[in-house]
Amino acid sequence: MDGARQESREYWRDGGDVVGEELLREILEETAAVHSNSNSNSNSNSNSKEAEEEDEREYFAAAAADEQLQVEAPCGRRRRESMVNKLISTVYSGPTISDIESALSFTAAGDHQLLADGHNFAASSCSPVVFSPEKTLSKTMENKYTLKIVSCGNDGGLADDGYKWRKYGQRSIKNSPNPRSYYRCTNPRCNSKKQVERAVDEPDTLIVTYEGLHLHYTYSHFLHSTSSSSSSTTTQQQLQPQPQMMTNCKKKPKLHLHPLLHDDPRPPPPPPEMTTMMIMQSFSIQQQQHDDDQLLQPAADDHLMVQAPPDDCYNINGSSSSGLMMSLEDDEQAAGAGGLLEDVVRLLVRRPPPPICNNNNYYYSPATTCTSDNEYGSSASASPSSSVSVSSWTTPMSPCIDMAILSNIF
DNA sequence: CGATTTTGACCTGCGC
DNA sequence: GCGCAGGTCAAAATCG
Repeated sequence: MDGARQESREYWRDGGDVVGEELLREILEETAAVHSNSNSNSNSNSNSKEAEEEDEREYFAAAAADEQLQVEAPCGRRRRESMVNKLISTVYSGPTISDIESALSFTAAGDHQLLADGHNFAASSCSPVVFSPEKTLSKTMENKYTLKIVSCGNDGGLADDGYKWRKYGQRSIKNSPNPRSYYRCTNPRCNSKKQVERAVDEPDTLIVTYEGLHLHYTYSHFLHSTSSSSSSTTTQQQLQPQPQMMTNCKKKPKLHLHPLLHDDPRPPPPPPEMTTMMIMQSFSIQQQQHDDDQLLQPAADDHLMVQAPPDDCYNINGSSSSGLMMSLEDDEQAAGAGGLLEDVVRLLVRRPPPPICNNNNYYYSPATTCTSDNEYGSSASASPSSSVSVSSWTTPMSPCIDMAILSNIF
């Protein structure tokens, strides 16, 4: 664990996210209670076939899982929903440290150091950007963050932060010789913005103010996803912009994501920028430690694997499921859908299907298709018939979350 | 030719 | 109400 990442984690803990931790615990307790209640209901059913059918009915009602929760725990759904929303906003109210850390090309602790007192300093190798997360990161208001980024001689100093931005305005600011630029996330379903201006007293310092939530994956997430693949060179070339393009170029390469998902089923390293995702993964992983007899059933569909962290995990589902795989049936629909984190979160919160044991000792819940119940109208209109398949599978040795998001994320 | 940037105009909120 | 500062819009320009 390098220092920057450590600091990132520290910030996550210290920067008000203890609330998030509490929320996790709260959600966990509640879902566990709900599930145990459900289990006891099932156990009390003398007819196991009936119980199975009951489970199946519940499972196929997964699209209406919220309603199900309402039956099981009358106030549970709304409360949990609000808790999850709260959690999302708490945990992911702006680009994470890891976002920046990843995008600003932190390579190792030895290359970049962060002073404990919050001062920035560039590495001796004159890396493009160094950023100090803790003290210069201030939460000025809800979902609004200001970062100070020390650039090292790159023109404009516009370090890529993992997201794709489009400039929509620039104006001169009073008492400042430097203009302020206004950027908006290029994802049509994302309304996050950022402002970039150069510090008056420190020409090398950029002041970047982020506003709004990114409810989608970072640009670099897919770079990570492809970097581990040696078999899909073409795909990599399509997907992986040149480093200078990522940091300095104003024009960014077009992405063709779908080939990736067809080519390489192997797990890429976990995207460090996906704080929310990692948390939600964590939700889903721990329970499997109690289900050691579960083995991995690889999904046949194209997918993208995300290795989940092994420690400090919780299972929001309170069930034996510990994996998630999503796939959009129609690439065209997917192209317009945009993979919002919220979509993923809602799926994870949903109670998973009952596991089925086959004679290979695999526990595998067959994929089902349910219409995404994204509450955003724009989502529905963007992909009116897009559906999401969810299956759960796991292995005790290699806890993975398998997500195929055949949508253009950016 | 499409995507992105530039830039002047317009809109809005706030302080006086 | 007025003026100012900051934020956004949108047409034109630019780029690949």
